[in-house]
Amino acid sequence: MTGEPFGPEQARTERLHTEHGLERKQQLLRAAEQLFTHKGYGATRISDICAAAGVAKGLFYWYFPTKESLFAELVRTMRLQLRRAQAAAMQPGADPVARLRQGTEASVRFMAEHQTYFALLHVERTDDTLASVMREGSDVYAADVRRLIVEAQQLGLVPDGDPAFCVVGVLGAVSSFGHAHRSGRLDMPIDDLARLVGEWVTLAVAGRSPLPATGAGAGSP
Amino acid sequence: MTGEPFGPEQARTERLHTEHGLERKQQLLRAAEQLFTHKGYGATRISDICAAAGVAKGLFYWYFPTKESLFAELVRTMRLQLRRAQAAAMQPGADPVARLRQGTEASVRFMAEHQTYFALLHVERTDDTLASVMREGSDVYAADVRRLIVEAQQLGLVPDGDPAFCVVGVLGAVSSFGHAHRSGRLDMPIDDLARLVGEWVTLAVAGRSPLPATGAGAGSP
Amino acid sequence: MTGEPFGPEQARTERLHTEHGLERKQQLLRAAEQLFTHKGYGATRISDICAAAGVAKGLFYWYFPTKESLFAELVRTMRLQLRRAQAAAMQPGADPVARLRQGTEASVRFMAEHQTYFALLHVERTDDTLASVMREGSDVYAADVRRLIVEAQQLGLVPDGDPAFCVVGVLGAVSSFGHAHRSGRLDMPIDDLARLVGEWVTLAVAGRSPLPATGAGAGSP
Amino acid sequence: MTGEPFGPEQARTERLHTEHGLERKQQLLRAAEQLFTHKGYGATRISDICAAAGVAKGLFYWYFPTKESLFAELVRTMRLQLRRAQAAAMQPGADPVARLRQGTEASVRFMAEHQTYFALLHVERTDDTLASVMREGSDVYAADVRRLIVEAQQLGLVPDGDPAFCVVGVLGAVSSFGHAHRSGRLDMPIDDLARLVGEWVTLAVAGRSPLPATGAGAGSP
DNA sequence: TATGAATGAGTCTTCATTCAT
DNA sequence: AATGAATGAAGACTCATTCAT
Repeated sequence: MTGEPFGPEQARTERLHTEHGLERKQQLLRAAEQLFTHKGYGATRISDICAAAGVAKGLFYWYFPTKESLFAELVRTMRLQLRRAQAAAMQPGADPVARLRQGTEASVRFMAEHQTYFALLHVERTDDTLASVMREGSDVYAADVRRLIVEAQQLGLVPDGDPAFCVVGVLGAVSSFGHAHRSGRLDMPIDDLARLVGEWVTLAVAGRSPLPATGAGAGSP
Repeated sequence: MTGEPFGPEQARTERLHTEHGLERKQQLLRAAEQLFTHKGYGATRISDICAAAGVAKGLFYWYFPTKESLFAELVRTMRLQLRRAQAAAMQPGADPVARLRQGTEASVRFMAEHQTYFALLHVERTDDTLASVMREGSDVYAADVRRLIVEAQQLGLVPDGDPAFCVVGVLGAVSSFGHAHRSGRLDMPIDDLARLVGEWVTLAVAGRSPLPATGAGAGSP
Repeated sequence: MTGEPFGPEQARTERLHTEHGLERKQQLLRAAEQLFTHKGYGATRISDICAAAGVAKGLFYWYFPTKESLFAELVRTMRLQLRRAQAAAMQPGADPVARLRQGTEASVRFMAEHQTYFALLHVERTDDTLASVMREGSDVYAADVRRLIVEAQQLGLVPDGDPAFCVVGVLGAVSSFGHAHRSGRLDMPIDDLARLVGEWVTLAVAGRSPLPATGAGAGSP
Repeated sequence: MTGEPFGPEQARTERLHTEHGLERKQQLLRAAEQLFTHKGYGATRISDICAAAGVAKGLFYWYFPTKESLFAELVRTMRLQLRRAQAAAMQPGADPVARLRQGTEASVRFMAEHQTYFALLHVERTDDTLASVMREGSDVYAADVRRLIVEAQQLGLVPDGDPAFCVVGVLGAVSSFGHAHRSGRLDMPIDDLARLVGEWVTLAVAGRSPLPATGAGAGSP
């Protein structure tokens, strides 16, 4: 009458949440984001998350079947946001190298606002499930970068060679500078940092400074 | 043998180990190194370490007062080894930028042999104690790089600006490429990788390719 | 309709249910019956029952104050049904041993249709409350059997001795054969099974086969 | 050196326990046996078992990987003991029906001493793992009985027909009378009970009293 | 009546650490 | 030095029950 009582557990995976329920879920996600950033995934207790969100411990499991699943959802959400930010920053008509720089700057800025994402990528490899979720996250980014590099190589803007090297370089740069900025080792306005990382990446990838008239290496504003 | 200048650590009331005892301790350290690399610090159980070392669990505490202390000793040991490798690679008479490149190459090579060290630096931040131990590790490296950068700036080889930026870039590059190589995302002979990372760092730091006439490798124009 | 002589239970401050409400309650009882049979009392979650009945979890507590109370009501209901079936099967004028056989056959048949009842009696003894409810169930049956046995002893149809022994034998037989039939260990038409169990009980209680001339079936000489 | 450190988990399944360790394990098994009997498997908490055995909760997992595994070991142990008792009671030269009676008497006696075993067989069907372990237990008994029945049929001592019916009857009788005796519903010396159940079974299976000269049905001493 | 979100006590299990031998 | 049994503080997760709407 009201639909298969013994139905598949699929129904459980995607609970239909009301608006209020969605809000609650966001509270938990936000709390978890903060705690994961500061204490790491493994050291964050579910009770911590619930306490931070101001709800009882049992409620966690109304919204998430597992600690891991919350993590996965967090990664997926941030990945989407990051990609949206990158897409918005890249000028449609610009050449691939310029677009790479623009995307990189956007990534650094995104990171400054959502300091969690890259911290998540640094999370300990405790479990293959977690590892695969994280890989998923960075792989999408990597694929985007690779596409730009290959395109630029075809245009002669970047020397031939294994694009994987450049990909690692770009992601590593964004990640490292982001990490440093977050941890306070790099006291610098985010705008400056974003621009510098963009230059660093451009220079290292294409062998030329993105800003035509300046002969500046990294470190020069 | 035990006269190594560990400095302050020596002040600790260390157990006087016999030769055989030292050997046992090394077994434990080696086993822990492997396991930390593969499973991460948090996911590695003391019983795992002991099983891998072939000793009973209780014996662990004869050699180490705590799981953390083993970790700290591991980091300290590797730090010394890395530094020794870097020092050996840097030509005394060369200019700071060249020495930076040489040191970077040595670091990448070191990393390939002792795949643990940088993995350790990526360890989850569970505890302030662990965090400080790890910081200790990277701070020494960072200080060395900073010294070279400043020196190079004074010689006009590197544009002025906050050396911290370059420092982060160098460490980040070594760490990221090392991580990628370890995880198989970068299938490339270690010699090539080391040279490329050296170039990448030189280019990004000094704005010029270190190898004047060669058009070799990705990242070089 | 609700005028059934439940006796003392009625004294409970029972909610006045509308017709629709009664229907809902039945849905829950039926669902619980199925689940208790298949998974056992302890392993059946209230959410399971509600899902199977197609109602929200909260509604359960509108109809039942407690999980235990539903169980108790289930046992009480089935007990009444069983007793009615037994009464209908026993010929008023027949001798006690024949009536015992007739009642036994009816019990086996009842069990086949409502496979739950005896399963409930096998339920785990978690709580004194549950235990007493279940005892209540079997005690009524036991009392009926005892009455017949005593009557038969007075008529000389059954040798003297502690009737309790026979009572246990009869109930045990019904329960065991029912359990076996339910679990598929006894693949046999229910009519045959009922007759055989009736014979088995008669033979064991009275020392004689109830069906004089027939050599049919296992257990009959 | 000291043997495969990462060896298979087999090593864990069968820990080599010292004499003292074996004693501890027995303590836990005994405590669990008592508690399972009184409160049932599901309602018995591991902490209860440990408290009853006078050890810390964590120690449980040194001896058993799981609550289920303890249960399985318990069932297996008792099954062996029961079988040994049955074998000892059955005269080698006697006819199958006599041996069945002897085995039945031994079973009833065993049950009186180790009141747990049959209670375990009544345990709630929560999990397929448990169910299979229990089945294993009763299946061995059932197979033994079936063998005797078939043998007796071949000798013409028992009428032909599906032996399964008799098997269920025998096991059910032992179980039911045992349960009743344990719960105090059957106040009778164990020797009398054993003999009566033996007669009951013989009579019902073979259609004749085992004691030649007595025309007694059940209930007569 | 009906819903589904919310609660929190309770359960199994893990694991760093200690201890008797 | 070495063993392996023992400890107990947590932590993830479950589920009967309550509550606001």
